[in-house]
Amino acid sequence: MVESGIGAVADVLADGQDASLRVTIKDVAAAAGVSISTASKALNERGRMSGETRERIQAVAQKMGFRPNAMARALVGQRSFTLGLLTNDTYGRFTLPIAAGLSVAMADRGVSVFLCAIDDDPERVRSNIEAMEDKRVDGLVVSGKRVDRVLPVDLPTVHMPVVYVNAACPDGAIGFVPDDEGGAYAAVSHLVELGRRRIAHITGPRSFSAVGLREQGWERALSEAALPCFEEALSGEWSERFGYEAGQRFVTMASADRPDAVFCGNDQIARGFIDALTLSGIRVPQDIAVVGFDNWEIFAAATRPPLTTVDMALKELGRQAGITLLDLIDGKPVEAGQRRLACRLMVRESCGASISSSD
Amino acid sequence: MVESGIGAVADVLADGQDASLRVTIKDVAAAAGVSISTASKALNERGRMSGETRERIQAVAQKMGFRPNAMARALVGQRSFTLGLLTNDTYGRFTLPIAAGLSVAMADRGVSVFLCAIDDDPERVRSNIEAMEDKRVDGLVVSGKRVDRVLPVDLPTVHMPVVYVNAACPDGAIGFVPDDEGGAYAAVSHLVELGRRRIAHITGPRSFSAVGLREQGWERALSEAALPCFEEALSGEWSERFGYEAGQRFVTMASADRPDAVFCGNDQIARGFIDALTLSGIRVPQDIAVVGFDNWEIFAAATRPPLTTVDMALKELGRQAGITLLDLIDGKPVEAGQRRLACRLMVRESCGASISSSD
DNA sequence: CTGAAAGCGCTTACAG
DNA sequence: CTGAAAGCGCTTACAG
Repeated sequence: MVESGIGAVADVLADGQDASLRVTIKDVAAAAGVSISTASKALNERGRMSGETRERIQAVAQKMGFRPNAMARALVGQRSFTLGLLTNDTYGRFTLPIAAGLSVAMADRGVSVFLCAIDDDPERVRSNIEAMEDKRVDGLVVSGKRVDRVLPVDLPTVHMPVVYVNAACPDGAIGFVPDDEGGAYAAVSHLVELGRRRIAHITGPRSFSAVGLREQGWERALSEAALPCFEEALSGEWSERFGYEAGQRFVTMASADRPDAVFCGNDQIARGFIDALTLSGIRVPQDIAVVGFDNWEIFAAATRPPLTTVDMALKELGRQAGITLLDLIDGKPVEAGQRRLACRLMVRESCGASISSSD
Repeated sequence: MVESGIGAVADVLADGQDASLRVTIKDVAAAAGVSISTASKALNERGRMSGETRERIQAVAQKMGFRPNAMARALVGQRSFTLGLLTNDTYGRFTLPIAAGLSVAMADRGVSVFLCAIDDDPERVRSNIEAMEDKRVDGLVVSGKRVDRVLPVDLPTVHMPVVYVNAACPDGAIGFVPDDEGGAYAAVSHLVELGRRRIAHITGPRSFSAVGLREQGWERALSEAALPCFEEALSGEWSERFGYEAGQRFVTMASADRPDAVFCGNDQIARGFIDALTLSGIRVPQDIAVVGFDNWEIFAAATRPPLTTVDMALKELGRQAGITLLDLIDGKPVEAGQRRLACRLMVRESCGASISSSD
């Protein structure tokens, strides 16, 4: 470790304003010449009192920079206005947008969220959940990297409401996942509308439920258009490499036998696939149109040409999960089950849509 | 929004264990037949008392599933064992590893971290900081997407210790950034050791301080080896596109005039650069060795051939920042200034090192 | 060795 | 309309 900026011990607290010197409601009450309970009522807009005193007390509090201690409040109110977010996706594709969507929506409602990064070590999961219980969070959102895998979380013992996002949702629980089937349907329908007729599908491992759902969306769009599937869906890894290999396979076909469009199960596959075509002089989208899935910007925008793809609205997923969790905490009735939130087709260039028709 | 799993209202609380029925220290004391203060002392291993009663009380607490209310504890202890993480990088390249490293290290020490996702809207920043003050976090880590940009955080008014990560560090404050110069030096030295002599540099916009530092590392490694710089560093966008264009430029050179190695300012540039070479039949690493910067797995591992690159040890950065913040909170003296944490060279194939020599 | 009291910073009935 | 009292769940001196 290299050090720079040698010298003085850090001056961490400005103006000599020590955290322990923070102004309390007692200070406000004294300064305003009223009792603590009156101050409390004035500040919280409850009880009846002359508007004049209420305003005076509020002005004093404002001037003194009074900020109520949320922990003291929580202690009496039996409500901490905090949430825990448990996630085992430190890889980051899904967690960050979900966490950001959740965090922002919650911040707007005065609730803060604890981030608990857990690898798949059950011991760590256990201790993180205990920490959340000790801190008396009002609820938990559990987020994963696969829609069909549960986290190693022993839920029956958890004393608070839980909502699942992008993870398997146990019976009787509440979960939010992207609508894979609907997103795939939208993508393929878009290709059909653009006049493509021989639409293939290249996707990830069959062990992922998302693979099955996206395949169903592909089939539904084709059958509604009375088009046949172009061969069976090609299943492999979720990787550029697999997309590349799949592309090479099409390259060797007689051009008349080739598909005129390919719906890829994710953006990485689409990227590898397009690279393979480009290397062999097959033009995208002119010869073969391509649509991906994920809208992982860093891939989708960098692909040559830029990739049309399905956006899973992950921020919205996090937002909805948080709002629903708040409802649960408030005791509102919430129906059990898994919600599938709509995806959005992000039209760029690889599908062959002209700018003007890209609704 | 599609709904599935219709029916019963969610059964969110198992075993009828309501949060409000949680066992308190009063319950434990009663069950053990001692006073609350005795129970407290027994549980906290302080004061003197017979080992027998201490163990009995602990056993009772254990059996009842007693978990002390952290908020009550915080209220008296003037210490919440919580931290706030403020970040404006929702794009996610840097935040997630940093957050994960921080969160895990803190969890091991019993402290939990609030995630505050802020776009660059100053109003949101303000309200998030207020929320952290209200919640009485013990300290703040401020994390950004650029080492040379400060967040729009009005720090003089913050009542607690702050540490900066991957963001500009104001005078007198404490910050952690990756050692860009050292990482670049390691990368280029590695190329030199592998026998490369004409080593070029393609990098991002000069407005980034990281660009200047990485360039200095390149120059130092070359000058120590008594090698000249291969032309001036080529500066452009942090994008695949720019890397690709730079690659095309080298392609048109007479092969004798070309560099035999290129150090790229980030992995995206390296990726685009390699793609351009490959398309023109120039072999990597045989003809031109390539090293990147970032170790963004999703690029580095998918590049053909897999990319040798500099890892910035972001998790470690988050971990160190957290530990230092804890020291600050504990009142330990901490030197002001910015720390540059060592980077680590991740050797794959694009540099031409044989597996065995990839230390 | 053990317990009664005070207090952390707030809110909420309940009397005046 | 206002304030004294009790209490949220703990810990920490301070007496016994």
